[in-house]
Amino acid sequence: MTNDERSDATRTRILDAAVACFTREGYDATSVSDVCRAAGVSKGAFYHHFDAKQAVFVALLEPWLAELDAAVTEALTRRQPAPQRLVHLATLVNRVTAEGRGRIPMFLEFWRQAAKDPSVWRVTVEPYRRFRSSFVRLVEDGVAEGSLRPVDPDLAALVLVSLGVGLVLQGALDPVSPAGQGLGERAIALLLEGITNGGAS
Amino acid sequence: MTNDERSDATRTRILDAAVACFTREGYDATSVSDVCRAAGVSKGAFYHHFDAKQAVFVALLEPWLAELDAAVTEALTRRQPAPQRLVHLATLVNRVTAEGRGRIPMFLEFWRQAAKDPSVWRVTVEPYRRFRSSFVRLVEDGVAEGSLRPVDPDLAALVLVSLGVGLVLQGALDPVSPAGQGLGERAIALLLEGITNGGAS
DNA sequence: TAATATAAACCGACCGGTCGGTATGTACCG
DNA sequence: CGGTACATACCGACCGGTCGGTTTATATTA
Repeated sequence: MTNDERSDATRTRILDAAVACFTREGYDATSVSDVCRAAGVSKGAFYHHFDAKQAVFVALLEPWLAELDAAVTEALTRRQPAPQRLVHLATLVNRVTAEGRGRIPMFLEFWRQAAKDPSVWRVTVEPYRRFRSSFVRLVEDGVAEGSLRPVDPDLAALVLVSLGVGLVLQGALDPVSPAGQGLGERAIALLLEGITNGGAS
Repeated sequence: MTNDERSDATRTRILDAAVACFTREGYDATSVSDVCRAAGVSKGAFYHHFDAKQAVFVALLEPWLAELDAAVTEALTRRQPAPQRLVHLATLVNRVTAEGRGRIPMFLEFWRQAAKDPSVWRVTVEPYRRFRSSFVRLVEDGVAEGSLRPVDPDLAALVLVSLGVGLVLQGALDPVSPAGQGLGERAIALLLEGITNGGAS
């Protein structure tokens, strides 16, 4: 094995071990030594690859956020009426809930720390801002094309994102929720149609 | 000052200092000594009033949750149609967002730890479960009385709570959201009416 | 009321242990 | 050989929690 291959391998082993530990114990509660032990790697190797404990977390967070961002923009640029695009976007909730099971609390914990560290703030809040403004545009599109009622786009976007965040969060923190198949789509359908009885039985 | 008054005073000073520290630094990051220093109290006094660091957190969390629970049951037992009760309930979002500004991330962080400690799990998740089942009953009522469409009560309740959680969370983590007055009511109105264009201009 | 006794509230030095991070040595690839 | 990848040993700081002792308020005497 070449040097570079070896290096990459240990790096990913550290990353994998870190996500496992952080998920199980939380960020603060896991020591660097824990990660090293789980990765089967020495502390020297750890600090050879990462400047600090926090750097591991950013390395973990960044690709995840990027993936999310890509999925959103993909769904947003589809040539469909706004409601359909929204429903399609709703499947994201399922994906994030499924693959992010235990990781979400961890990211939440990290988000908390972000308030202190500007470098982390950038990595977390900036994608979120883009995320929400994407929704604003989506709603504006829908209103313009007449597929959506003339609602306040900012408010609607906030509600949409809130719904998504809330669903993912509840799925992560209390998995006993009455989820079932296609939770995201069904939830968004409720929002699209409304729940008041407009006369129909 | 009597002994009891003195005791209560220091206890509340510890609690106040704790919420300040936890809010600013996070739970794990604040040491007991930090809290003591901020409260102007010795470590001995601290451990005289609380068994452990965690006990402070439960003491902080419990009344807050109880207050929330009381407000919910109050709104839920009103003799009104379900939609009105929902709108009234929506004002809770404003209250929680306002008075819980910096505290929510802290509670979130604690919720994360709750997964490990059963005693904490009870205090946090149990009220949440009650919370959600209250919503289920509310929706069932609405469907029964005909004010709400015959939607799945479990799903609707999940969506409602998600919306609330999401709104509060975003308000807390990124206060630059386009909130404005009566955000909760306006959000719930959107959900009640739906956002698709049903033919009306 | 003054003196005394007792209990509760409070203090702060201190403990074992762990933490994130560093300095130094070794093995191996190019 | 030169340098990169890793291992080991170690550092000072700090953690949550304990403990023996001191102050303060109350109960009981006389």
